[in-house]
Amino acid sequence: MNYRIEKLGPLLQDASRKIWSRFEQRTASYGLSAAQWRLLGHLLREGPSTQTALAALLEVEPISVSRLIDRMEQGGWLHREAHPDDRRARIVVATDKARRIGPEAKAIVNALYDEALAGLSDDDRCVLQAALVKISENLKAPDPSKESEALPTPFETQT
Amino acid sequence: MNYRIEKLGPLLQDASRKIWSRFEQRTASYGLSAAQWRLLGHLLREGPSTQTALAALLEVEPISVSRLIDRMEQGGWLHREAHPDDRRARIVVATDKARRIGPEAKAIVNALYDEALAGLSDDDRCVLQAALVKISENLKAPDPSKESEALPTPFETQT
DNA sequence: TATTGTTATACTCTATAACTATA
DNA sequence: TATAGTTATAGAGTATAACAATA
Repeated sequence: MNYRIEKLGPLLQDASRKIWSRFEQRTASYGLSAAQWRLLGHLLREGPSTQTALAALLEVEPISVSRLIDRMEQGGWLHREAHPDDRRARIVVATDKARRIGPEAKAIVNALYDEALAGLSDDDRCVLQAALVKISENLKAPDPSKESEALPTPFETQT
Repeated sequence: MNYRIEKLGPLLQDASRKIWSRFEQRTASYGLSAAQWRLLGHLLREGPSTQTALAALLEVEPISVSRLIDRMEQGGWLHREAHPDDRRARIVVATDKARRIGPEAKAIVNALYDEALAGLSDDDRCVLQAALVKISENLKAPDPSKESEALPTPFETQT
């Protein structure tokens, strides 16, 4: 049996919460929350996107993205445009105001990450990054311990 | 300059959220939230505690602990008792019902951690654990980039 | 039929401010 | 004065269910 990290959940939660809360402190003057920054980061890096695509990226329900976008649209950080090919869909576009603060936010992020990782060697950092990616991959699929209850068996689908 | 983990914040948040949401799925029948499990875990491991101590452990405001305890008391997971020495304080005590499910919850946690860490060597796990602890330590103190605004200078205090 | 997005509603977590009781 | 805990109030995030418009 492998070594088991006691309190893996709390350790991850504490590190995550401290990073994000400190980031929110330093960007408080912008009036954006952590979840809003994450959404905006996607838009600034990847360009305009539909709400469905954003929901998949952030791994939340479409309605949650809709609410985030409502608040951010009010703040003038983005707006919804009509999709050229699909009249059901909306395209979410970052405003000039959002694009202007991108570099400042990036500088704050970089400084914060340097502080968070202080004292860790490059080797440690690589292992940490790979481990975090691995954990997310391991837990990516729907929970196998419950799936069987909801889905039909292979036999039931053969009619 | 050291290697900087791009998206450290999102990586930590995703890993943390996946662990906790899967834990909540598997313990859904108990009706406890992730925050409530964490509080209860402290009580079961360390024994009764005041609300102030719990707030410090969880690193949230006392009022937030008070709200958590309100809901958990309604659910019959704990109760508040008078402090023998300090009539201002209350002692929070886990109920028998909570103590009985402790082992089951622990088994669920262990299985979940094994799944989350699958594919990582013992060396990787040790580095991961130490890195998470280090990040929290690095960000433990109040944000230094803001502290100077609120505190008086050494000279001002010498009257 | 399936997909995109919405409105309505609700719950948890977290917090600030003002307050009581007690130390 | 300081501390332990509360009430009142609020905001953010997230979600389920029901629905409209469109594919």
